[in-house]
Amino acid sequence: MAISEAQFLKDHDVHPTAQRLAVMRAISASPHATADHIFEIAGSDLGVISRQSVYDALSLLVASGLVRRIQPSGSPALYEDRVNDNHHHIVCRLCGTVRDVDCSVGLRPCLDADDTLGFEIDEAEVAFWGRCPSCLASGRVASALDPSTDRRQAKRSSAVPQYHPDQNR
Amino acid sequence: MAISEAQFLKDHDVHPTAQRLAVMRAISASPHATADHIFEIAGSDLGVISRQSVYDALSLLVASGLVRRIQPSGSPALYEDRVNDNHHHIVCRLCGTVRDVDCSVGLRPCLDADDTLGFEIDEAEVAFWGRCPSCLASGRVASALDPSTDRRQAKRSSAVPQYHPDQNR
DNA sequence: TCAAGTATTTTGACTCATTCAAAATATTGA
DNA sequence: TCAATATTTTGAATGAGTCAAAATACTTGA
Repeated sequence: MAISEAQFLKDHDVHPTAQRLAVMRAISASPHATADHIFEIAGSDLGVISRQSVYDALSLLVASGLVRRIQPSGSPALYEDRVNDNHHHIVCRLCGTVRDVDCSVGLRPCLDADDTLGFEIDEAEVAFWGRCPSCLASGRVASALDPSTDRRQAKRSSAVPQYHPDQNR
Repeated sequence: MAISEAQFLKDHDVHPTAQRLAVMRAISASPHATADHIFEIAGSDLGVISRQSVYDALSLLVASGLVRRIQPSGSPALYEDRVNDNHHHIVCRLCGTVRDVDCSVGLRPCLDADDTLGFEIDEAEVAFWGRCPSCLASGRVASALDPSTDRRQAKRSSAVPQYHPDQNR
């Protein structure tokens, strides 16, 4: 590690308390962890920590820009310490695994939408969905993150859904 | 409307019950609505409907590919009937408004990541974050979707956070 | 037309992730 | 050392969604 965690937090105006450091360490040690997982890690690191302190530290770190919060559909929030490097995520629909992918070489694609509708855009978030190598290999099918795993089965028809064929909204 | 809702559902192997139709109608009438909002609309349309039926219909419609579920960080799931047209979303950090943006002309940018890490990717989801015209105009600052609105205030330092300056993970 | 089987909806309890509020503790500055 | 401030803990509460089982509505074959 290049600099001490404490110094790192100080440099960014975050008072480096034991709890915050433990949370920061947990995140670096285990990227894409849930708040709950971080609570476990920080707990065994520190001896004891309250869940609320974990949430407090997390939102402080996120607000200070030291940590990024991502929130894939169907999953609780995940935290990572890679910030400001414009990378994206691939999420496995079957097991929920999240991996980092760097953005296509040199491109910041789609980062400006054609028509921004008057919005002032400060961030573009890209998530890829699919199936990870190990799930592909083991031929897994069902999953919590996959809507088709619903208790009511859905057989997708081949036709392309088109409810508003005449409109161009 | 070009075709009847009932026919539309049938065409996609979804048995068109009153509840499902009402949910479908609510979604078309009010794009980017929450399940709760859809429950309201469908309820006043139908007279009465149970919350569970709304959830059931929603997941069936999503699983059948007739409806898309999007889930911006910090917001409950939103539903829309524009599917298969590769559009993206702009979300206002201040008021939560969601608008559609078409993807840059002819491009499906970033849709193939550089290195897919062995994943089989089936979807790319792009969300832009920023501030909408009306919030910009009214100079609003605080918000539920904005992490900096936390009870612990965070003054972002100007320096770029860099916790792993030496590593290239 | 009925009975049985299947599909769908309703009801109500429950879970999980997260937030709120207030009390307790620790830290800092005068 | 005391007061003021910052932080953490505790425990209750909330919102969004799921689960399971009972009730109702449909469909099909006799």
